[in-house]
Amino acid sequence: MALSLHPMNKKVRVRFAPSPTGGLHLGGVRTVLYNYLFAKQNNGDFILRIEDTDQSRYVAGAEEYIMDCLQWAGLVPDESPVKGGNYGPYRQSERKKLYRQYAEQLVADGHAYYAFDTPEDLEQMRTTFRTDTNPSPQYDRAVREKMRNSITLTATEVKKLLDNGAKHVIRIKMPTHETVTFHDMIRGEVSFDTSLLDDKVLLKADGMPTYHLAVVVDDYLMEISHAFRGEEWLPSAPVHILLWKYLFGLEKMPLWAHLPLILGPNGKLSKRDGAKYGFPVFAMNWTDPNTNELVEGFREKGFLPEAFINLLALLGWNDGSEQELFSREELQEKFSIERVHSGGARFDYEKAKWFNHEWIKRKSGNELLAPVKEILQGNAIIPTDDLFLEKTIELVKDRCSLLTDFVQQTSFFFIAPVELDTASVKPKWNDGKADFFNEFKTVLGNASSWDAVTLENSFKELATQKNIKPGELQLPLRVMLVGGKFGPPVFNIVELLGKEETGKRIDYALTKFSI
RNA sequence: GGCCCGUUCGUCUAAGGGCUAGGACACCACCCUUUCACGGUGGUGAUACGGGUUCGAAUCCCGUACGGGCUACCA
Repeated sequence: MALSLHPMNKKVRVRFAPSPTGGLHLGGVRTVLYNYLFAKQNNGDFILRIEDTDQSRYVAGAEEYIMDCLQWAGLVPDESPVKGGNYGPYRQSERKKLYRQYAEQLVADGHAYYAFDTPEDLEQMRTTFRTDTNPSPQYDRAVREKMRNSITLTATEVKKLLDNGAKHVIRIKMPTHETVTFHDMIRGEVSFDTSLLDDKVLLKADGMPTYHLAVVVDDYLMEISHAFRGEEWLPSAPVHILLWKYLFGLEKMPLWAHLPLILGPNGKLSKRDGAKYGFPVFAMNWTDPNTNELVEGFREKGFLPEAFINLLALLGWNDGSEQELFSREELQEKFSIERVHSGGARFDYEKAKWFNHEWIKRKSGNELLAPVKEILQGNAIIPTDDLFLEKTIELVKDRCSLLTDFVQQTSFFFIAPVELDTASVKPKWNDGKADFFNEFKTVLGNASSWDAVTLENSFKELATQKNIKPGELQLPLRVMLVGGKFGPPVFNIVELLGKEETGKRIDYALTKFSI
């Protein structure tokens, strides 16, 4: 493909930077996926960096969880907090001391300033300046003249405060009237007027950087060439552009791509939507250790990683053809960031299940063996014979949209049904039919070969002899073996169940039907 | 409120100035199947609105409406 190479003219390096606040939602995984595909296409590096600059929001175990999710989805980074490269450390909390010097440099160059306002000062500022036409006043060029900072205070006052260790933050000083324009790989030219933007905090009072400073410094030091992130970051892009300009030069800035949002039924997809509408929103189950709240994951819901990747890739991208099913290799070959849409995409769970169904159908019984076995075991069904399990999977996979559907579709092969759907048999049941089944057992006992076709033939033969329509006997046989009106063709079931088990189930059912 | 992004069937989308606006999910009907599905065939269904530019506009421009995002010492 025609690749617009990074101005640094180095290898392509992309990164994903989740915050360990718990859970990894659809949008997050899609960002990783696009990063991953782009890196692989260009023989580049894919980096995982952890955004943990706000320790108060850190949730124990979230980092490991993210790694587990990426592992499952097959999107393992080349450099990550657990598998380091040459640009570590990768946790921002471990990089803390790096950021201050850049913030100080900005102050020295006149692009940023110290601000000594307390949270109460800020709160008061917001209430005094709040009006009907301005519901959320910003700390901007008009307001900064009225606050306690290195612009309003004298140099000696500022020095004294700093020497005394006064709590302070460093804010960017937004230029008065400048147009910031940059190129986005998905949306083209985007521009902002700086006079409408506020003086964002770059370095917090605890010495930690905000995302704005960290993302620029890290991307520079880690030589990131392309930066993909969600559209919700677009409004703060001008801050990052300005920082690049002041600190490292625009020519070294990565190429940006702001990905469209994944929408739920009401706006940006949230984890609440999952519980509300009954579909998973995280890659894997996530239980918040503080609240014990469980958010369902695609993996546990019964999705194959191939399907998950596939449906995610198509949520906001397509290759221009009518193809919808893509393997990882095909995605790697055909994906292009330029073809990603700029509009948000609403997530449709029905379509997601369709993708999974298609992938289940594509897979062989052998490929499905391990995941299905795991699910069955989770439901107290312990298959002992892999070959047998594989045959049952092969027989029923067309009727399963989710891996969890295999529980209902195969359990009767392993556990004889106790409760039978007698209601659908009894109304048409009679002694003639009971007689037929008793005799059919004998036929089975003498069967010369045990396969579905032969079994069906002898079944029909006997029915004709007895003057009963074979069709009227098939449903009862099914209920005898399966317990209800579902499952694959009944003689295939007989074949797999075997002579002895089939006989047993007929006997059991006859006692139920005649009551 | 301000700023930014967006707008093709209910949903995901194709069509980059020129066929009757194509496909998929969902829905409906029929076929297949004496179970439930799969599968097959067909059907309902869209260019937000108003102006321009052009021989010609879903496509380019402007405006309006609507939707979404951001507006924290969160990311």
